Amino acid sequence: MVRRTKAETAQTRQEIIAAARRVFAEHGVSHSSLADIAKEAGVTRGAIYWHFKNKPDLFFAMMEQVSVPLVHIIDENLPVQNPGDPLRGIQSSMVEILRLLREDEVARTTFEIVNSKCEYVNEFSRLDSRVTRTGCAYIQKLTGAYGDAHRKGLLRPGADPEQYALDSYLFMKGLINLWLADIEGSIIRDKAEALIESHISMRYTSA
Amino acid sequence: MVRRTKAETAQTRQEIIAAARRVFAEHGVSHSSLADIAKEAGVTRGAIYWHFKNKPDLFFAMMEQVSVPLVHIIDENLPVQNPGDPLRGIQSSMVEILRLLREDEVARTTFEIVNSKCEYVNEFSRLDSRVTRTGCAYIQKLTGAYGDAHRKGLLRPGADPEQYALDSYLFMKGLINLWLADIEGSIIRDKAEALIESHISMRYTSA
DNA sequence: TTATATATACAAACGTGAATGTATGTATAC
DNA sequence: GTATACATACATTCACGTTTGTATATATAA
Repeated sequence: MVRRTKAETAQTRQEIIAAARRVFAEHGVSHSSLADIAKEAGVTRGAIYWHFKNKPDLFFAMMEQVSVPLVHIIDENLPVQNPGDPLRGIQSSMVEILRLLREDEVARTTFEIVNSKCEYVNEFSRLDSRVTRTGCAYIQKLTGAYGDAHRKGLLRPGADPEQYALDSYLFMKGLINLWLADIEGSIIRDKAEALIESHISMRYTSA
Repeated sequence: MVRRTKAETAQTRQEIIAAARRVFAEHGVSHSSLADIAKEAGVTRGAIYWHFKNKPDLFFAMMEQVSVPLVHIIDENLPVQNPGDPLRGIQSSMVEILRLLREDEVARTTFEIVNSKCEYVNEFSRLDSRVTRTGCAYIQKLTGAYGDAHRKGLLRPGADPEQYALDSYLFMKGLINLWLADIEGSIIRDKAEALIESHISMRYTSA
């Protein structure tokens, strides 16, 4: 059976991407052969080479599906939420990112792969600049929110919005990493929200 | 020439490890063949297979050399330094870790490999628990120092030493990651120390 | 509307290089 | 003399990219 309808073709492509994600997550990107992925997807390598140029091409197609919701979460929470208290907007952006990891298996698996199942070399170095760029955008938005909070007199005296933003970014970066690695859930998975609360309240001018 | 003296044998082993570190850092662990490493070290694969069982074995031998100085730095700074002000001890432990990354090329390269040039799958999953264990020890020591600071009345009211410790650990984890990825130095390499200062002073009871 | 040509969406087979592990050879320190 | 510290040679497997085959969806013409 060949030459499916357009809808079936699109579905085949999706199944290949989904299979790649599962195989990448289990064996790592460079230890996953296209034959493994094809078998998982129930097709042959011919189908993969029809839809994608090679493994890096398939990898980046897989990545493409998850960068959008993350940016969406940040933009939804940081500026609009709690116009009176930007710090709570920052906090909710953090909580929502964790919720995404918890509830969206595709997003979580993709983060796991990016985080510890792929090597940033050769063609995959491009991924590095992608992640960096997304990170810088988050820092910018955090800086804006902290600047707002500063003007409203919410922050401790002597606070520098840009340094606070970087501190929060690094905190979040570390939190995501540890959350993903913490399979048992023993270290921080149940304490994560309290940790965020603590991280934010530290910034208020003393009550 | 074969059957060198014991000193020469030990040196050969060291050169293989050093070569592996350079090749791993450039091409990633799984894209580095033992032939590449042998060529870089000026030996043949025979020498590698004599000293090491296989690639994972060589990898963990390479890792072994750098875990010691990191733990040393933490133990040196956290408890003893500034007995009157534990917060400054925490701060100096952070600064010293960054100094290690800056000045010790072996340590820096190893961190780079662990951070973004290897995949945590199959045999290499063991590395994960190693890193986690070291991290947990750091958290414990940070908790102790923050508890000390709390008893001395240095912390903000309502501060929880364990949460502060986790916050600092995540901050440091993120900072190391970004510091290593920040090759241009444009993002945080020159702001790192100021960032640490900001991170610490945030914790003091309001001045 | 139907017949036909063509591009599509794969499956299957092929050839190649690379990496691995092992087996063997060998000169030398002890 | 013998175990050591490698170099060399060998066999095998694996993954990749390409080529070829082919059934069918779809466009086009009549």
